[in-house]
Amino acid sequence: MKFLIEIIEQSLESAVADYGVSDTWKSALGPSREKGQADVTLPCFVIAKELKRNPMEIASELAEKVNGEFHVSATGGYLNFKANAEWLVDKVLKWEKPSPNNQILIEHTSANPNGPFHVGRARNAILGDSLVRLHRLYGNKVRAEYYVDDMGKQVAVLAWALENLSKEMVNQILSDRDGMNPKWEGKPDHETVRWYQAAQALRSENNQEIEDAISKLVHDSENGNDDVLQQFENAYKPVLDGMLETLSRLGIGFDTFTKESKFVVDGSVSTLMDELSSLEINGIAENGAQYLDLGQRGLKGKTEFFYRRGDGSSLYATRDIAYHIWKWSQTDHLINVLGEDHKLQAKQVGLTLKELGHEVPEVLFYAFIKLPEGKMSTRKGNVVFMDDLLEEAKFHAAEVVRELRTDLSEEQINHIAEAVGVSAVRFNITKVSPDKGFTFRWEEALSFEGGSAPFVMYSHTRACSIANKVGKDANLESRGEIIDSVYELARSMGVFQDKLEISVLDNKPHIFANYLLELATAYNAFYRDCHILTSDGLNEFYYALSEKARYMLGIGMEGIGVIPLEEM
RNA sequence: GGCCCUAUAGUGUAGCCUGGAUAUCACAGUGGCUUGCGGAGCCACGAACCCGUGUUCGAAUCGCGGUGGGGCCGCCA
Repeated sequence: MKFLIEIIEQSLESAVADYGVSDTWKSALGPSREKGQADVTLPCFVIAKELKRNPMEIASELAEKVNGEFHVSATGGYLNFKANAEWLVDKVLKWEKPSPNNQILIEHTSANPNGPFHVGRARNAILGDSLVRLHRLYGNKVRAEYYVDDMGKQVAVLAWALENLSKEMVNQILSDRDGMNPKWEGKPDHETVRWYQAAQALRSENNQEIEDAISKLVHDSENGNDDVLQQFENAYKPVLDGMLETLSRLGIGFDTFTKESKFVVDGSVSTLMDELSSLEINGIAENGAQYLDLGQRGLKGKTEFFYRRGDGSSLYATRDIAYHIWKWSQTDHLINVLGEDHKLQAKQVGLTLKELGHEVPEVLFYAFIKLPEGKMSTRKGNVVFMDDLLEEAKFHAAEVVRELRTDLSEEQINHIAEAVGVSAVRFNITKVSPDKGFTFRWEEALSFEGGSAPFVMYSHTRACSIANKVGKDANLESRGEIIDSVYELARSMGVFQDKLEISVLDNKPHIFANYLLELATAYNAFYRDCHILTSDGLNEFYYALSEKARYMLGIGMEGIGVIPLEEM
């Protein structure tokens, strides 16, 4: 509760000054560990140590000296502060979201356009989009960008397959695998990925002719051959469209798409390579390939970072550096969302950017989602497609809605089930800390109980229902008796800004997701204890709180892509 | 083999940087709550710091050594 800490610090300032100790106590003043006892706590051990006195005495003395819009108590060396109820409620009802309005570019997803999204790849998109949304909620100006990998081996394989394999051949090559879900017939990412998989199967048989053909395509594309790049685009574009359709269902969209080939075609890659070759840490291999010795800049392990092949062409990482230099020309602040397999690469790119005098982007790394039987692979085909998961989630949600709401039409049920399904899928991925891996389990992904999106959605819906019944705006100036559950709700609402800030500044959407569960819980208890509409009429104070909570729940849910419904 | 990430109740999660109170919150579990603004709810109760060791008055937090899980170590992307 930052606004509480501020006034406490002011008040403590003079009291502590009497002791003549250093300022280190300020960093110790923070959110209380014992939530039941206090909002903010100052452990007095540091001060006591400096004075060589008993911390319990210090705490008691300080408790006598400070005063403000809070209750203070000293227990066992701790100075505990609890916000004054009236003051806190006033703060909360008057809260408005601030607008730092920083320019920021977030690049996320950027998946190779060679097949449908599976749950593993989707973690990037869901985390990235949550970051985009949370930054916007925080008041920043965000541009969401997708880096289209329109060259290189993956696309080459796809383009080769589409050029050289008939549908019959593909079906035959993949005859030992599960067929395509008929539901996705005609959806280009699902259709086309089979060509990709068939080609990969053929390649695993060590067919030199195919390898040569693909290599030629790769090199032509890397040299900026227009015809080949066009052939690639024809191959991947429909796949990308199919992928974007899935993302759009998840509420994920982009402001700009930038093609990797752009930096080859416009010459910036070759300019970059010349620039790199003049650096003092540049090295040249026997066949003319060039690298930077990043060991001299502190990189451990493999220290040679190759950016130019023996034949003079660029590598993926080289183009990534050119891309980053361009990105820095577009924005003041940069965040990338990357899988943990890109850690080394990101380190190399970062060190190189630094060497060139550029800044290093912030990166949100995430661990992979695996299946109980092992990791997912588009190439091998052992994946859970996001399209399938969304369908299952919707189906499951519809069953629940149909049971609970016999008064609704199928059309309404369909609408609600879609929102619930999408929200639940997103929430279940968002609530987990990005740097922890997890195993995908159907029963968990489809669980709408517990700490899931529908729980939050339901609280919001209740608040909407009340607002509809009242039928007018709340008067946020209204005040009234503050009983326990009102106070607890106000405490929860009071940390909205703190939780948002932590999530945004530390790139941790899961913190905010977990917070929304708390806020919803607090609202539910308030809802039970504090009737807004009674036989005596409308309780204006409770209604004001309910409306502010509804507002916070609503914008909070949108901040992580959970859809706020008025009815469910 | 080397480097990096990770480990907190059945599950997810906070706290770790900057050592200090009975370790946060939520779900699941068990027991309770139907004349109630929507019961997808509410209340109560059990339940955790990976192991060892060192430093310290005091360690989830710091050091050292292990173990489990994940990732990387291509002139691939």
